[in-house]
Amino acid sequence: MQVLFQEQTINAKRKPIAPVRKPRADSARNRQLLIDAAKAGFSEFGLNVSLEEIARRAGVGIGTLYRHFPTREAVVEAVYRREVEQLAEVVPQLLETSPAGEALHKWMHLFVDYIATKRLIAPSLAAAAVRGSSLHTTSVELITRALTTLVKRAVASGDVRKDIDPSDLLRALVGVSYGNPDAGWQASARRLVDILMDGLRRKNR
Amino acid sequence: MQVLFQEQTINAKRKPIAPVRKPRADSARNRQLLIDAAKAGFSEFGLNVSLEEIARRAGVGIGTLYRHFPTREAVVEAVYRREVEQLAEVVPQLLETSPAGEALHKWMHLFVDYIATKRLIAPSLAAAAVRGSSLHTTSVELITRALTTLVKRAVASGDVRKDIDPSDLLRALVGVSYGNPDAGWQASARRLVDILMDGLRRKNR
DNA sequence: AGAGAAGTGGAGGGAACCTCCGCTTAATAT
DNA sequence: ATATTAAGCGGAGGTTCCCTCCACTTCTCT
Repeated sequence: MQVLFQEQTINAKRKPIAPVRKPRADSARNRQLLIDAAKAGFSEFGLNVSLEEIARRAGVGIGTLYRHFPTREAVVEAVYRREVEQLAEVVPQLLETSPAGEALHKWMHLFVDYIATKRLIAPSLAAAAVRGSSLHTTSVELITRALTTLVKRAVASGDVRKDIDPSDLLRALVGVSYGNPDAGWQASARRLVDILMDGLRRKNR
Repeated sequence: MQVLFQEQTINAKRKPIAPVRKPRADSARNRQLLIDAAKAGFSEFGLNVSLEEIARRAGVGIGTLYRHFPTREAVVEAVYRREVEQLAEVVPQLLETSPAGEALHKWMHLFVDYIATKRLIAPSLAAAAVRGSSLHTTSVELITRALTTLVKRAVASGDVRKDIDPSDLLRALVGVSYGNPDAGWQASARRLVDILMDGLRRKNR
């Protein structure tokens, strides 16, 4: 299979042949079923739901789950990637309707609110941050890119100090969005974002 | 047993009799052995070490482990409580040798460095923060108290804005100290602490 | 319609969890 | 000293979950 794929890639440079076989319909369907079931399972039982439970809910065999997602983390990633994508998509819109600094500020709040709603994302991000998991490779990149765009614009427009690294800031945001499910943690996160923003607005001395 | 204890408590109000039997020596010793073994196990295999492995290392039966620590989280808590205590103990010393604002700033860096060394604490804090675990009741209180002392002093001396809530700040610190084990994440955390401190120094407008 | 690649399901071996209870040992009473 | 007894110990074993493996089914393409 690997070899086939390589040949295919090489061929692709010559003639734009249909690269590989179209993925099977049932495969795609099961994948979606699994992601849905996983999302439900996570919110009901927490991150440690039995994978077999997820498969059961999706109405597929455990083997199917493992083929689609070789590890538990792969499941988590698949679930929350969708959520993340939405967050990435809002950026252009923000930049059109607000000055760069404000757009950044707003997006930071969105980030907090978003995590507030989807309690799911924070634990996954945390677990991924701790060990150098594969979660970073894709999903975090998406958010980082979104945030980078916003930061660059804000720096360019002079709204924000120059020496800020977007991935630094992302870390801070993840942290700020942490909190026990106490009532009020969300308010706390919002205040922290404001303080962070104050720090950011200090021009490079 | 429960009844006996109750009687004992009631009696204690009348005459200060030696309340209960002295805790057994082997129990205390095994507890320490378990904590040591757990610490070693965690740093070697991560947070998911088999509890049986820990018991094995400590040279006690698995039953003993479970009597001392009914859940995995209890083990983690016991391990990192000791670490936290050290962080709490350094506060008075800092306040003696530095102006309040600077003491706060230094401690925040200590916090980061500390977590950098003991990768152990962050995941536990995270897991605990996510669900309303009992981890908070004790250990986090200790750090919060330490941080509260520092913040109060810094506010009183005018080094720092008034509207900062120490537990907000703690959240930020935890977050800031997050990061994959990439080289350089620690530097990133230090930069973020500085930015946060800039934000804090803005007097209440 | 037929070939065969791609995907499926679930049995099963192994690992980890956690409980339960008969035995051991340390702390007190005599 | 010795007896008493509650506290603590250990680990067998039932249960759950993990994950692999492969005979079978289903879909795609010709």
